[in-house]
Amino acid sequence: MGMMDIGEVAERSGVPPSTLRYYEEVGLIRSISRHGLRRQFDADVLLTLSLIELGKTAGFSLTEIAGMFGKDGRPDIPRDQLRAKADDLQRQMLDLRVLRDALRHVAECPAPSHLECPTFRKLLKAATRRRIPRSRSRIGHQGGQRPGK
Amino acid sequence: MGMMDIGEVAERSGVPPSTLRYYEEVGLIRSISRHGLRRQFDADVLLTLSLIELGKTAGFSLTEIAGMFGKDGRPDIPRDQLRAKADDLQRQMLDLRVLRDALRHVAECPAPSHLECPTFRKLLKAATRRRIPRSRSRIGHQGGQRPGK
DNA sequence: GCTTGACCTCAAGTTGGCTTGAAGTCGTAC
DNA sequence: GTACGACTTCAAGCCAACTTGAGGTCAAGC
Repeated sequence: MGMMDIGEVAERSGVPPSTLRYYEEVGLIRSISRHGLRRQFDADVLLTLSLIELGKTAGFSLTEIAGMFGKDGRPDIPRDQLRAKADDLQRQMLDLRVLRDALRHVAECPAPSHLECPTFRKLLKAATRRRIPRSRSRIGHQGGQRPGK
Repeated sequence: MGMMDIGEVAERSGVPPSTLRYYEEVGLIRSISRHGLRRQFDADVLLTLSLIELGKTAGFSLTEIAGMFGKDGRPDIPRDQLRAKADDLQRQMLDLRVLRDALRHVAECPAPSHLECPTFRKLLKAATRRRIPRSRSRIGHQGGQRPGK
Protein backbone atom coordinates (compact mmCIF):
# COMPACT_ATOMS: atom_id res chain seq x y z
CA MET A 1 0.00 0.00 0.00
CA GLY A 2 3.08 2.18 -0.12
CA MET A 3 2.97 2.34 -3.91
CA MET A 4 0.31 3.76 -6.12
CA ASP A 5 0.35 4.18 -9.83
CA ILE A 6 -0.17 7.52 -11.45
CA GLY A 7 -3.83 6.93 -12.13
CA GLU A 8 -4.55 6.30 -8.52
CA VAL A 9 -2.60 9.35 -7.44
CA ALA A 10 -4.54 11.41 -9.95
CA GLU A 11 -7.83 10.12 -8.71
CA ARG A 12 -7.05 10.54 -5.05
CA SER A 13 -5.49 13.95 -5.33
CA GLY A 14 -7.60 15.40 -8.08
CA VAL A 15 -4.45 16.40 -9.92
CA PRO A 16 -4.52 15.18 -13.54
CA PRO A 17 -1.82 12.77 -14.77
CA SER A 18 -0.50 15.33 -17.23
CA THR A 19 0.11 17.69 -14.35
CA LEU A 20 1.71 14.98 -12.27
CA ARG A 21 4.12 14.24 -15.09
CA TYR A 22 4.80 17.93 -15.40
CA TYR A 23 5.47 18.25 -11.68
CA GLU A 24 7.87 15.38 -11.88
CA GLU A 25 9.61 16.94 -14.83
CA VAL A 26 10.21 20.16 -12.91
CA GLY A 27 11.27 18.28 -9.80
CA LEU A 28 8.37 18.94 -7.47
CA ILE A 29 7.56 15.30 -6.99
CA ARG A 30 9.33 12.05 -7.70
CA SER A 31 8.14 8.72 -8.94
CA ILE A 32 9.72 5.87 -7.14
CA SER A 33 9.71 3.25 -9.87
CA ARG A 34 7.89 1.94 -12.89
CA HIS A 35 5.52 -0.85 -13.52
CA GLY A 36 6.17 -1.43 -17.18
CA LEU A 37 6.18 2.15 -18.31
CA ARG A 38 3.83 3.34 -15.61
CA ARG A 39 5.09 5.60 -12.89
CA GLN A 40 4.67 4.36 -9.37
CA PHE A 41 4.52 6.84 -6.55
CA ASP A 42 5.04 6.53 -2.86
CA ALA A 43 1.89 7.32 -0.89
CA ASP A 44 3.62 10.36 0.56
CA VAL A 45 3.23 12.09 -2.74
CA LEU A 46 -0.32 12.88 -1.72
CA LEU A 47 0.95 14.94 1.16
CA THR A 48 3.44 16.69 -1.06
CA LEU A 49 0.64 17.47 -3.46
CA SER A 50 -1.46 19.10 -0.78
CA LEU A 51 1.54 21.14 0.16
CA ILE A 52 1.83 22.26 -3.44
CA GLU A 53 -1.85 23.10 -3.66
CA LEU A 54 -1.58 25.04 -0.45
CA GLY A 55 1.36 26.99 -1.78
CA LYS A 56 -0.42 27.75 -5.00
CA THR A 57 -3.44 29.01 -3.13
CA ALA A 58 -1.14 31.33 -1.28
CA GLY A 59 0.08 32.68 -4.59
CA PHE A 60 3.53 31.15 -4.73
CA SER A 61 5.04 29.99 -7.96
CA LEU A 62 6.02 26.36 -8.34
CA THR A 63 9.64 27.40 -8.16
CA GLU A 64 9.09 29.15 -4.87
CA ILE A 65 7.24 26.18 -3.49
CA ALA A 66 10.03 23.88 -4.54
CA GLY A 67 12.47 26.16 -2.77
CA MET A 68 10.50 26.28 0.44
CA PHE A 69 10.29 22.59 1.00
CA GLY A 70 12.67 21.03 -1.45
CA LYS A 71 11.58 18.05 -3.43
CA ASP A 72 11.90 15.72 -0.50
CA GLY A 73 10.62 18.09 2.12
CA ARG A 74 14.13 19.40 2.66
CA PRO A 75 14.08 23.18 2.50
CA ASP A 76 16.72 24.90 0.38
CA ILE A 77 16.16 28.22 2.02
CA PRO A 78 17.78 29.69 5.12
CA ARG A 79 15.62 29.89 8.22
CA ASP A 80 15.29 33.62 8.32
CA GLN A 81 14.05 33.72 4.77
CA LEU A 82 11.45 31.17 5.71
CA ARG A 83 10.39 33.33 8.59
CA ALA A 84 10.20 36.29 6.26
CA LYS A 85 7.94 34.29 3.96
CA ALA A 86 5.76 33.45 6.91
CA ASP A 87 5.49 37.13 7.70
CA ASP A 88 4.55 37.83 4.09
CA LEU A 89 1.76 35.36 4.47
CA GLN A 90 0.64 37.14 7.58
CA ARG A 91 0.38 40.35 5.63
CA GLN A 92 -1.38 38.62 2.83
CA MET A 93 -3.96 37.38 5.30
CA LEU A 94 -4.64 40.97 6.27
CA ASP A 95 -5.10 41.83 2.61
CA LEU A 96 -7.54 39.01 2.26
CA ARG A 97 -9.45 40.27 5.22
CA VAL A 98 -9.78 43.68 3.64
CA LEU A 99 -10.90 42.19 0.38
CA ARG A 100 -13.36 39.94 2.14
CA ASP A 101 -14.82 42.90 3.99
CA ALA A 102 -14.93 44.89 0.79
CA LEU A 103 -16.86 42.13 -0.92
CA ARG A 104 -19.27 41.76 1.94
CA HIS A 105 -19.76 45.48 1.87
CA VAL A 106 -20.41 45.49 -1.85
CA ALA A 107 -22.90 42.72 -1.36
CA GLU A 108 -24.89 44.79 1.14
CA CYS A 109 -24.39 48.42 0.26
CA PRO A 110 -26.97 49.87 -2.09
CA ALA A 111 -24.69 52.61 -3.47
CA PRO A 112 -24.64 52.45 -7.26
CA SER A 113 -20.92 52.96 -7.54
CA HIS A 114 -18.88 51.75 -4.64
CA LEU A 115 -16.03 54.06 -5.31
CA GLU A 116 -18.39 56.79 -4.24
CA CYS A 117 -19.40 55.11 -1.03
CA PRO A 118 -17.47 56.57 1.90
CA THR A 119 -17.44 53.30 3.82
CA PHE A 120 -15.97 51.48 0.87
CA ARG A 121 -13.34 54.12 0.29
CA LYS A 122 -12.39 53.98 3.90
CA LEU A 123 -11.92 50.24 3.74
CA LEU A 124 -9.68 50.53 0.75
CA LYS A 125 -7.68 53.42 2.04
CA ALA A 126 -6.93 51.62 5.25
CA ALA A 127 -5.58 48.75 3.19
CA THR A 128 -3.61 51.02 0.92
CA ARG A 129 -1.92 52.75 3.79
CA ARG A 130 -0.68 49.44 5.08
CA ARG A 131 0.51 48.13 1.76
CA ILE A 132 4.16 47.45 1.14
CA PRO A 133 5.96 47.69 -2.17
CA ARG A 134 5.30 44.20 -3.46
CA SER A 135 8.32 42.01 -3.23
CA ARG A 136 6.58 38.99 -4.60
CA SER A 137 6.27 38.33 -8.25
CA ARG A 138 3.12 38.32 -10.27
CA ILE A 139 0.85 35.85 -8.99
CA GLY A 140 0.26 33.76 -11.02
CA HIS A 141 2.29 33.26 -13.85
CA GLN A 142 2.69 33.84 -11.54
CA GLY A 143 4.07 34.47 -12.51
CA GLY A 144 1.86 32.85 -13.95
CA GLN A 145 -0.57 32.64 -10.13
CA ARG A 146 -2.17 31.86 -10.51
CA PRO A 147 -0.96 31.06 -11.69
CA GLY A 148 -2.25 31.11 -12.32
CA LYS A 149 -4.66 32.63 -13.00
CA MET B 1 -6.03 68.01 -9.01
CA GLY B 2 -8.72 65.69 -10.24
CA MET B 3 -6.66 64.82 -13.33
CA MET B 4 -3.30 63.13 -13.52
CA ASP B 5 -1.51 62.00 -16.58
CA ILE B 6 -0.40 58.45 -17.00
CA GLY B 7 3.14 59.10 -15.84
CA GLU B 8 1.94 60.46 -12.54
CA VAL B 9 -0.44 57.58 -12.04
CA ALA B 10 2.39 55.19 -12.74
CA GLU B 11 4.66 56.88 -10.28
CA ARG B 12 2.11 57.16 -7.52
CA SER B 13 0.74 53.67 -7.87
CA GLY B 14 3.87 51.86 -8.83
CA VAL B 15 2.05 50.33 -11.77
CA PRO B 16 4.01 50.81 -15.01
CA PRO B 17 2.45 52.75 -17.89
CA SER B 18 2.42 49.70 -20.11
CA THR B 19 0.33 47.92 -17.53
CA LEU B 20 -1.98 50.88 -17.14
CA ARG B 21 -2.58 50.90 -20.88
CA TYR B 22 -3.17 47.19 -20.75
CA TYR B 23 -5.66 47.56 -17.92
CA GLU B 24 -7.48 50.20 -19.87
CA GLU B 25 -7.54 47.98 -22.92
CA VAL B 26 -9.19 45.18 -20.97
CA GLY B 27 -11.60 47.56 -19.30
CA LEU B 28 -10.34 47.56 -15.73
CA ILE B 29 -9.71 51.27 -15.63
CA ARG B 30 -10.71 54.20 -17.79
CA SER B 31 -8.88 57.28 -18.89
CA ILE B 32 -11.02 60.33 -18.73
CA SER B 33 -9.47 62.36 -21.53
CA ARG B 34 -6.30 63.14 -23.41
CA HIS B 35 -3.77 65.90 -23.25
CA GLY B 36 -2.42 65.72 -26.74
CA LEU B 37 -2.07 61.99 -27.02
CA ARG B 38 -1.49 61.47 -23.34
CA ARG B 39 -4.08 59.74 -21.26
CA GLN B 40 -5.45 61.67 -18.33
CA PHE B 41 -6.89 59.79 -15.40
CA ASP B 42 -9.20 60.79 -12.63
CA ALA B 43 -7.53 60.59 -9.22
CA ASP B 44 -9.94 57.80 -8.30
CA VAL B 45 -8.00 55.49 -10.51
CA LEU B 46 -5.52 55.12 -7.69
CA LEU B 47 -8.19 53.61 -5.52
CA THR B 48 -9.26 51.30 -8.29
CA LEU B 49 -5.68 50.23 -8.72
CA SER B 50 -5.32 49.30 -5.09
CA LEU B 51 -8.48 47.31 -5.42
CA ILE B 52 -6.94 45.49 -8.36
CA GLU B 53 -3.72 44.82 -6.49
CA LEU B 54 -5.69 43.55 -3.57
CA GLY B 55 -7.62 41.23 -5.80
CA LYS B 56 -4.48 39.94 -7.44
CA THR B 57 -2.91 39.26 -4.08
CA ALA B 58 -5.95 37.22 -3.26
CA GLY B 59 -5.35 35.17 -6.38
CA PHE B 60 -8.17 36.43 -8.54
CA SER B 61 -7.78 36.83 -12.26
CA LEU B 62 -8.23 40.24 -13.79
CA THR B 63 -11.49 39.05 -15.27
CA GLU B 64 -12.79 38.03 -11.89
CA ILE B 65 -11.75 41.33 -10.38
CA ALA B 66 -13.49 43.20 -13.15
CA GLY B 67 -16.63 41.21 -12.46
CA MET B 68 -16.57 41.85 -8.74
CA PHE B 69 -16.47 45.58 -8.90
CA GLY B 70 -17.16 46.48 -12.49
CA LYS B 71 -15.10 49.06 -14.18
CA ASP B 72 -16.72 51.92 -12.33
CA GLY B 73 -17.10 50.19 -9.03
CA ARG B 74 -20.45 48.82 -10.13
CA PRO B 75 -20.50 45.10 -9.50
CA ASP B 76 -21.79 42.86 -12.28
CA ILE B 77 -22.32 39.97 -9.96
CA PRO B 78 -25.36 39.03 -7.90
CA ARG B 79 -25.11 39.59 -4.19
CA ASP B 80 -25.09 35.99 -3.19
CA GLN B 81 -22.21 35.24 -5.51
CA LEU B 82 -20.32 38.06 -3.87
CA ARG B 83 -21.01 36.58 -0.51
CA ALA B 84 -19.82 33.24 -1.77
CA LYS B 85 -16.59 34.87 -2.93
CA ALA B 86 -16.19 36.40 0.48
CA ASP B 87 -16.56 32.97 2.00
CA ASP B 88 -13.95 31.64 -0.41
CA LEU B 89 -11.62 34.28 0.87
CA GLN B 90 -12.35 33.21 4.37
CA ARG B 91 -11.30 29.68 3.49
CA GLN B 92 -8.27 30.94 1.73
CA MET B 93 -7.26 32.76 4.87
CA LEU B 94 -7.37 29.48 6.72
CA ASP B 95 -5.13 27.95 4.06
CA LEU B 96 -2.71 30.78 4.48
CA ARG B 97 -2.67 30.22 8.17
CA VAL B 98 -1.76 26.58 7.69
CA LEU B 99 0.97 27.46 5.26
CA ARG B 100 2.28 30.13 7.55
CA ASP B 101 2.41 27.69 10.42
CA ALA B 102 4.03 25.11 8.19
CA LEU B 103 6.73 27.58 7.20
CA ARG B 104 7.33 28.64 10.75
CA HIS B 105 7.59 25.01 11.67
CA VAL B 106 10.05 24.29 8.90
CA ALA B 107 12.09 27.25 10.05
CA GLU B 108 12.39 25.82 13.55
CA CYS B 109 12.20 22.06 13.26
CA PRO B 110 15.52 20.30 12.91
CA ALA B 111 14.11 17.25 11.11
CA PRO B 112 16.01 16.62 7.90
CA SER B 113 12.95 15.84 5.84
CA HIS B 114 9.79 17.50 6.99
CA LEU B 115 7.55 14.97 5.42
CA GLU B 116 8.87 12.63 8.07
CA CYS B 117 8.18 14.97 10.94
CA PRO B 118 4.93 14.04 12.67
CA THR B 119 4.13 17.61 13.62
CA PHE B 120 4.48 18.73 10.05
CA ARG B 121 2.38 15.89 8.75
CA LYS B 122 -0.30 16.71 11.23
CA LEU B 123 -0.37 20.32 10.12
CA LEU B 124 -0.78 19.30 6.53
CA LYS B 125 -3.34 16.63 7.15
CA ALA B 126 -5.51 19.01 9.07
CA ALA B 127 -5.44 21.30 6.08
CA THR B 128 -6.10 18.51 3.64
CA ARG B 129 -9.15 17.34 5.51
CA ARG B 130 -10.66 20.77 5.25
CA ARG B 131 -9.91 21.35 1.59
CA ILE B 132 -12.60 21.76 -0.96
CA PRO B 133 -12.49 20.76 -4.63
CA ARG B 134 -10.97 23.90 -6.11
CA SER B 135 -13.41 26.04 -7.98
CA ARG B 136 -10.90 28.76 -8.69
CA SER B 137 -8.58 28.95 -11.65
CA ARG B 138 -4.81 29.04 -11.73
CA ILE B 139 -3.38 31.58 -9.45
CA GLY B 140 -0.86 33.04 -9.90
CA HIS B 141 -0.14 33.06 -12.74
CA GLN B 142 0.31 34.26 -12.10
CA GLY B 143 0.99 31.57 -12.74
CA GLY B 144 1.00 34.41 -11.62
CA GLN B 145 1.50 34.55 -10.58
CA ARG B 146 2.20 33.65 -13.56
CA PRO B 147 3.32 34.22 -11.41
CA GLY B 148 5.82 35.03 -14.87
CA LYS B 149 8.32 36.95 -12.94
C1' DG C 1 -1.91 -14.53 -28.69
C1' DC C 2 -4.63 -10.71 -29.32
C1' DT C 3 -7.26 -6.80 -27.91
C1' DT C 4 -7.95 -3.16 -24.81
C1' DG C 5 -7.00 0.83 -22.46
C1' DA C 6 -4.26 3.12 -19.46
C1' DC C 7 -0.16 4.57 -19.59
C1' DC C 8 4.28 6.46 -22.12
C1' DT C 9 7.29 10.40 -24.78
C1' DC C 10 8.01 14.51 -27.08
C1' DA C 11 6.69 18.54 -29.43
C1' DA C 12 3.61 21.94 -30.00
C1' DG C 13 -0.28 24.70 -28.54
C1' DT C 14 -2.91 27.63 -25.06
C1' DT C 15 -4.03 31.21 -21.68
C1' DG C 16 -3.22 35.11 -18.79
C1' DG C 17 -0.77 38.98 -17.92
C1' DC C 18 2.15 41.61 -19.23
C1' DT C 19 6.66 43.74 -21.67
C1' DT C 20 9.29 45.17 -25.60
C1' DG C 21 10.34 47.39 -29.87
C1' DA C 22 9.75 50.08 -33.85
C1' DA C 23 7.97 54.02 -35.67
C1' DG C 24 5.35 58.06 -34.89
C1' DT C 25 3.14 62.40 -32.25
C1' DC C 26 3.05 66.16 -29.10
C1' DG C 27 3.71 69.96 -25.73
C1' DT C 28 7.21 72.40 -23.47
C1' DA C 29 11.76 74.61 -22.88
C1' DC C 30 15.09 76.67 -25.03
C1' DG D 1 11.25 76.85 -34.73
C1' DT D 2 13.54 73.08 -33.24
C1' DA D 3 15.15 69.58 -30.06
C1' DC D 4 13.69 66.74 -26.31
C1' DG D 5 11.45 63.37 -23.96
C1' DA D 6 7.49 61.49 -22.46
C1' DC D 7 3.99 59.84 -24.36
C1' DT D 8 1.28 57.19 -28.41
C1' DT D 9 -0.12 52.69 -31.39
C1' DC D 10 0.34 48.12 -32.88
C1' DA D 11 2.37 43.79 -33.36
C1' DA D 12 5.14 40.59 -31.55
C1' DG D 13 7.42 38.35 -27.82
C1' DC D 14 7.84 36.11 -23.23
C1' DC D 15 7.04 33.31 -19.06
C1' DA D 16 4.59 30.13 -16.15
C1' DA D 17 1.87 26.39 -15.88
C1' DC D 18 -0.28 23.40 -18.04
C1' DT D 19 -2.93 20.72 -21.87
C1' DT D 20 -3.27 18.40 -26.21
C1' DG D 21 -2.12 15.32 -29.87
C1' DA D 22 0.29 11.97 -32.46
C1' DG D 23 2.31 7.84 -32.35
C1' DG D 24 4.11 4.10 -29.39
C1' DT D 25 4.37 0.49 -25.32
C1' DC D 26 2.87 -2.78 -22.26
C1' DA D 27 0.36 -5.95 -18.84
C1' DA D 28 -3.88 -8.00 -17.88
C1' DG D 29 -8.14 -10.21 -19.28
C1' DC D 30 -10.24 -13.02 -22.45
